[in-house]
Amino acid sequence: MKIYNTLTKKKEEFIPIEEGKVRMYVCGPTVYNLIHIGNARPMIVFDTVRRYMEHKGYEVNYVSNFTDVDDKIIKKAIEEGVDASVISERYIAECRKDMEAMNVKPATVHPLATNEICGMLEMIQILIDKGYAYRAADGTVYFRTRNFKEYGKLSHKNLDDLQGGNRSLLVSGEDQKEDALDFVLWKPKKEGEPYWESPWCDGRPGWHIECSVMSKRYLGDEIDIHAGGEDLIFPHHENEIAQSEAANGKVFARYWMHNAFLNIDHRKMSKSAGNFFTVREIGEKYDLQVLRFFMLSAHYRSPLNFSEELMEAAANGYGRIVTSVENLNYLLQNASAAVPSGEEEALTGELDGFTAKFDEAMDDDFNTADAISAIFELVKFSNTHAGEGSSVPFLEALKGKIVELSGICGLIVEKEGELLDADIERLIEERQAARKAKNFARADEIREELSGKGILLEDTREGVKWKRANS
RNA sequence: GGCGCAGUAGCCAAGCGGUAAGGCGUGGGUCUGCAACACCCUGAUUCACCGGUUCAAAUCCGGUCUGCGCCUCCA
Repeated sequence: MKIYNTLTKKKEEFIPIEEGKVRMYVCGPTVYNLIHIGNARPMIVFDTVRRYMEHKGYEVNYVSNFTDVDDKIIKKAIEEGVDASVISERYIAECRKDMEAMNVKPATVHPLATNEICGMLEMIQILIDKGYAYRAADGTVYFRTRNFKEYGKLSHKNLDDLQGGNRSLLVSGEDQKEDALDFVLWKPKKEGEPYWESPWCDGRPGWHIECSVMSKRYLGDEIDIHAGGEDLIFPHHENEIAQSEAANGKVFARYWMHNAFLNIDHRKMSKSAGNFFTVREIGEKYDLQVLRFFMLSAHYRSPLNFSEELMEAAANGYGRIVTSVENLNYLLQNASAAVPSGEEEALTGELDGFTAKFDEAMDDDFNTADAISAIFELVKFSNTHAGEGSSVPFLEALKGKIVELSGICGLIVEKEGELLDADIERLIEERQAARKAKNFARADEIREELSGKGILLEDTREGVKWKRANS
């Protein structure tokens, strides 16, 4: 399995620190609002990475935080006149709902920054003791960036370029820093803000220290994979490396994975521009499995543009897979042959080829677009070869393979079986009788009526099938 | 100013040295009372442009044009 490593800018063979196990950390959202579809991309992408690794037999310890103390959360809390924890708890709950709807598995651990303050105080003290950090007059603690000689190794920047840029990194009130590149580890409280006591001042942690500490606590000093959106490369991940490696004296993460952005109208989504959608909004219009399918239809390191048209196309494509499974289920209900024919046995043998293509794509830096094409080829194979006379084992094999490969992508393609009301059953039967008597006017009338109730009918060669609209 | 990414059919998107996957859409056909589903056929002599390397290039090198990202909170 090869993974593109931002650190080396190359695809590298994945070799875990501990055989058979993966320690993975994914930077999670700051919870001050409903998550938007841009936030959803890393969730879906790295959940898929996790699922594939589990499919390959790895035991994955997957840690993803919720940043629950931050300026935006505090601002919102003040606006609503409630405690910051009210805001963060509310949006953590909402975020979990969205994740479930997108079929993103809960992490092994979802740590909260506010529960890890002790660890942060410890790490900051170690950094001060080692000369990597210092306390300024007002109690702010800064990281002494230039003391960490490998600073810039992830983002491939050198310190002088950063300073030589035409933008001043000096922000007002920060002239107490020894150097413009130094960043905050601990900052003093302001009136009305939540705070914790510390040896330096009452205050709260800087953003970057959280992830270093939570990663260390739940995964250890050295981890296999650290992942997040590409905008986190600098400065967030660069700073995490500086903090963790300076404090622990070990290489922090071996593989750094970053997903590209989800754009709208070829522009980055931004709250200020107003061009963003929440996952919740999209969920009102589409099954969120469609969003997941859409996200996986492009490589995770390529920018992906979002639009109504593209979602429609994704809905149709995803629907094709779902329909093929529905067809198999329908055939299965009526299949009688318990023993596969010789031809079916030969066909069943061909199924492994689809898995091979799928795995080959996923082994190559999680090429989900290519992996999905293997699923489509399998769907076509199934649609072509499954029919009325097919045996139960053959149909099961076909269905099992489609469900399995889709499942590795986290795509749910088999809907829960639903029962129809007796009334509706009766109408379907009445329509069949009408059709048989060539009373098509009455038949169409019934079809219209059912359509109004959200039940769509299809007359196949094998009989009448129904499905719910918008599913 | 510095660093970096991308340009493949109407749209989306793989391929990254050996002669263009897959999906959506379009048009035609088979099936069907009709519709839907499914299946078959339909699509790039060509991969932004110009040079170069090679027996061979969408794939490598150089240049041009265009779009985008990071350098500041940000997935």
